[in-house]
Amino acid sequence: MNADALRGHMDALLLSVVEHEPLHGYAIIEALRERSGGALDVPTGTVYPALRRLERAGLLAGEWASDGGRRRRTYRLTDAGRKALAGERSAWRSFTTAIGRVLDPLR
Amino acid sequence: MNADALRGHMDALLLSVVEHEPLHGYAIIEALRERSGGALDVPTGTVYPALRRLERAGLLAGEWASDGGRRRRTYRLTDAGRKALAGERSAWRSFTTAIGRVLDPLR
DNA sequence: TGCCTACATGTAGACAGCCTACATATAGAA
DNA sequence: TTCTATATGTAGGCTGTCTACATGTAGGCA
Repeated sequence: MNADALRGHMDALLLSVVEHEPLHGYAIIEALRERSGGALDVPTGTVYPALRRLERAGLLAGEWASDGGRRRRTYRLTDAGRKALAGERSAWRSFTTAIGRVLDPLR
Repeated sequence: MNADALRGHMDALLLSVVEHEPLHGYAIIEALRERSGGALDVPTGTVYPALRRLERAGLLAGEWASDGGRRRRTYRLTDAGRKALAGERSAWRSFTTAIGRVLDPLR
């Protein structure tokens, strides 16, 4: 998976993966890998800053928790995040339609 | 159309649009707009440098021509470009499948 | 005890490519 | 003459993803 291809789609992925259950960063990375069938293996240096960015933007709400001695920051979708996710899904459909038409004009 | 979303997919678009007929930059921009149903309106500051980049990479071959007093640089797909385009199409399918699975896990 | 792996978060700096804004020039219509 | 469409190109900015590094806990195993 080319890194540049992810540009501009990371937000949608992150919001989507915490849609139904709050998750912490490490679990988000695993969820992305599993749900994509192994195609997405996003490095920590991408995910953690992106989560903070989405939190600053008010789309995610983060909270510290601890499991034994391990600290975790768990993120849940805010109402604004839920709206943003709907917009991202819509944008994704428009995007794939537009690119698809250029790459496969016969279909 | 968000600018970042195009990242890493521009090459596929440009190669695809000159697949069956050589075109010059300005015509490529129009072709992208038409074939995408108006969704793609790529600025000249994106296209011209990208075409030069693809030419340097050996995927496109450019040639100057003139229509009256107007100079045009017409690009055609090279053999390497044709192979690259096949790879880009394959990568696009993998990409959309992976992202799609994350965004719509039920389907 | 020491070592390794998995779990867990984070930062600094590099890199690449798309963008805005600007510059230049011809052709043709109003 | 002025405006729009045609046509190409550069300079510099922006930003998000990446690599590489730093830190620490938990638990298994020899």
